[in-house]
Amino acid sequence: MDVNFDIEEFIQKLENSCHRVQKKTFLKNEVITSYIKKRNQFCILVNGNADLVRYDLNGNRTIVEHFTKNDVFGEVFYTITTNNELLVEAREKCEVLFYGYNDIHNKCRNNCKFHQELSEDLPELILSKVTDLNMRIELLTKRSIRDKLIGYFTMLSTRNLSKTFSLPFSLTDLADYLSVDRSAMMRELKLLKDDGFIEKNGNKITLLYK
Amino acid sequence: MDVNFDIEEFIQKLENSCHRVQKKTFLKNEVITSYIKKRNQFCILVNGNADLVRYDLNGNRTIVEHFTKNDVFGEVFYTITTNNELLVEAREKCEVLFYGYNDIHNKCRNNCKFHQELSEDLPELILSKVTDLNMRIELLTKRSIRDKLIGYFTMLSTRNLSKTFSLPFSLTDLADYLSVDRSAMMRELKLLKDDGFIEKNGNKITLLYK
DNA sequence: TATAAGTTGTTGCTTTTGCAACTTTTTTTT
DNA sequence: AAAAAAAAGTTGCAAAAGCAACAACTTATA
Repeated sequence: MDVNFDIEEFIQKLENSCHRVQKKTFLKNEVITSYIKKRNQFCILVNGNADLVRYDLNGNRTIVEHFTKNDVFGEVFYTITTNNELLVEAREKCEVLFYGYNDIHNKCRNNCKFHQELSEDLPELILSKVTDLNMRIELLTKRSIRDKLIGYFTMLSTRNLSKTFSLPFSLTDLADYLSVDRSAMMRELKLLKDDGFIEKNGNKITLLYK
Repeated sequence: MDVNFDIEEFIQKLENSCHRVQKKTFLKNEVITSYIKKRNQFCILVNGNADLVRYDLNGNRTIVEHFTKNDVFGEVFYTITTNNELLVEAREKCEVLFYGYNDIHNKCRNNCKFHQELSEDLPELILSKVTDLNMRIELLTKRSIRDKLIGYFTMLSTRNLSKTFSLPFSLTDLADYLSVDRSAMMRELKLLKDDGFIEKNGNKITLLYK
């Protein structure tokens, strides 16, 4: 993969291109979009942070993905098979760009000068989504709550280049992200502290293992 | 997404293009490739079926993905973060095409006539990977073995357009795919039969629920 | 075709996880 | 600043899942 891929540059190109774009602002807890109809929506989170959330029939809530600045999401990435509700919810004030995927991907009638560049960048963009999802799968296939927590913390630590980092969401949300019961997770978190694997101050975690 | 995307056509274009391609044959249980070095390998399974398998430090085996005819895989789709071994293993005799991702994606010096078309198809190809992975995540976030089994069976049923279908792998492998203990899965499978949700003859399953 | 290797099916027991309920603390809203 | 609403933290108990071990059966291999 081209390590030089720059999403900011991609957004710039999109804004300069002939594409119809809608920029909308959402307040905390507002629903940014729901994955129901097949509109092939393709969204970019310009600012803020948001979650893709699924509510199943048993009343369980799962945070399928967590989005921060410059993450992309939308129906294009999803084949809706079940009748579970899939919503993208703003966790704080968010600015979001909305595109139709086909508009970006299809050949441009005006042959606008950015279009060629855009379609060259598109594979890179989607590829980064694939690698993200693979990381998510690695986490979810861990067999115990302990391993999921350690796996997640290790990932955050690597990403932040530091043994200390803050959690991007509440512990309640973390449980929904790891797809486990909150109280069971709290218990395991306590055990991890007691066993000297981590330290915890508020939402700051420090890894004590090598 | 372009519903008309045709992987066979894509492979045809690849073979006609100026790309260097290696076609190799593997026997059952041979390792097709390992995701270790960053070679940006991009592979297409032309024939047979194979699994992407991860072996973790606790001795657990996880089938991360199951590939059949025309599926794509390779390191490009993966950022290797942990030191877990990631192997693609042939389940039966397999024919595999090997490409360097950059060769496909980068502009062609010869400006070969297929290159333009190829790079137009690439996003579609990667997008189908994304939707596959999202389905996988939906399965893994199910909270119980029962829900995972039902979710998986429902997917197979939908894909086969039939209430009856055969499992693409052994029950031992299915447990590794759903990331659960085999004996616990067998127990749940029995309960599903007893409760009248499914019928099972060999590796053929019939769904009895609506 | 005999032997080995692997898969399926089963069970008792242990450990982990989930559930429900409640208290305390923190954050948000009025 | 008070009230309300979330979030964090705990715990006892129940249910689910994991582990280990083994027998029966099927599929590969010598």
